[in-house]
Amino acid sequence: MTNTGINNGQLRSIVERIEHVQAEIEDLKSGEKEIYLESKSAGFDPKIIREIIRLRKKDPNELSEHEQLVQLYLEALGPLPLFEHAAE
Amino acid sequence: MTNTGINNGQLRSIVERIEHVQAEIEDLKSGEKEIYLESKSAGFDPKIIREIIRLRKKDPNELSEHEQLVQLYLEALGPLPLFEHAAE
Amino acid sequence: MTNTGINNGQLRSIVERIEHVQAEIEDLKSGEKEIYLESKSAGFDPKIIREIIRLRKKDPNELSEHEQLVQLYLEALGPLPLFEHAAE
Amino acid sequence: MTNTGINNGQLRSIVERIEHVQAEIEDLKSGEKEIYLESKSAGFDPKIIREIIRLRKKDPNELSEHEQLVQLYLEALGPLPLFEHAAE
DNA sequence: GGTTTATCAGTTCCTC
DNA sequence: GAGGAACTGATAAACC
Repeated sequence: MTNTGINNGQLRSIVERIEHVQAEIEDLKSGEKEIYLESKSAGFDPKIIREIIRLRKKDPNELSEHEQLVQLYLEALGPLPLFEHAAE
Repeated sequence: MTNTGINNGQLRSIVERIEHVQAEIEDLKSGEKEIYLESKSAGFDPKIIREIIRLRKKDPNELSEHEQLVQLYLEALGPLPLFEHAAE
Repeated sequence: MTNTGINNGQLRSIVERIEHVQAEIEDLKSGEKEIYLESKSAGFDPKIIREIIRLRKKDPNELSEHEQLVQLYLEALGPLPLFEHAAE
Repeated sequence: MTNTGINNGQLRSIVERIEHVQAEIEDLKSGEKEIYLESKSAGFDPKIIREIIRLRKKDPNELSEHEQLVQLYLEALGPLPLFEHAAE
């Protein structure tokens, strides 16, 4: 037997558990992909669907004090222009 | 009622199904993260664990192919020095 | 001489040119970091500064036909609620 | 005039200086990308080139340290099999 | 196949 | 200095 100073059983258990959960994740992703394909068949634009999902994830209530600070700085920079891409 | 020309029920169904499967994926990812934390508590290096997982996913053949190419390029660059940190 | 089938001089040239441009990038990043430190000394919040920079990068003119499609889908999903985090 | 309590000129200067250095960085990155494309045209594998660059950046000592740890873990998991794709 | 997008790992910075 | 958050860089995936 080779004693590596490592608890082999524990390591093996950890690795296998991670691999197992990753396999489950892969299955779910396959399912998700199928739904997108299905939506395409139904005449929807998957790209738009994706954006819908993304938008719905965002918390619309984002007027925190942080946002207020950002606003303050923006105002300090002047009303406009907000950006100057053409100015280079 | 606003008729948008879209089958609302079908769209809603699709969106909700996707969101549901995504929620499940998130749960599994949380579980995975916990296992990594647990491995850390047990004295393992999560970074190494990750690499182990990665290696086990790969086909050993393509692995060696890649390694051989790297070796070939390194040799073409000359035997040494491999790097020149002191040369700045 | 070891003939690897590789144009060594060309490979070396490519590698060194990339390393050179990367070194220049690193210098510039150092400069950027200094400006952030300076802004901190001047009493500004670097975190907010970063967000300002990010906002100014975005093109405010984002009302494309794409956005309109998204809007159409959102409307089809119903006026509200836009998202349902609590519904899980 | 709106007095926000912020030194507007100073803030503006900081923001513009950061944006300027970031623009320079972007230019250099574009140049780097071109070199990679060029290397591809010359028959080199950009992925391998990237790894070469990465290896040359690393201290060879810490590199072998890492490798040794990976090896130790792999051995602890048992001689073989390294992976079990067929076992599902 | 090639371009763009999204996910992911790695690094760094900041906080406690 | 340990943990967590933000940014960057790289891999993988999706659309054309």
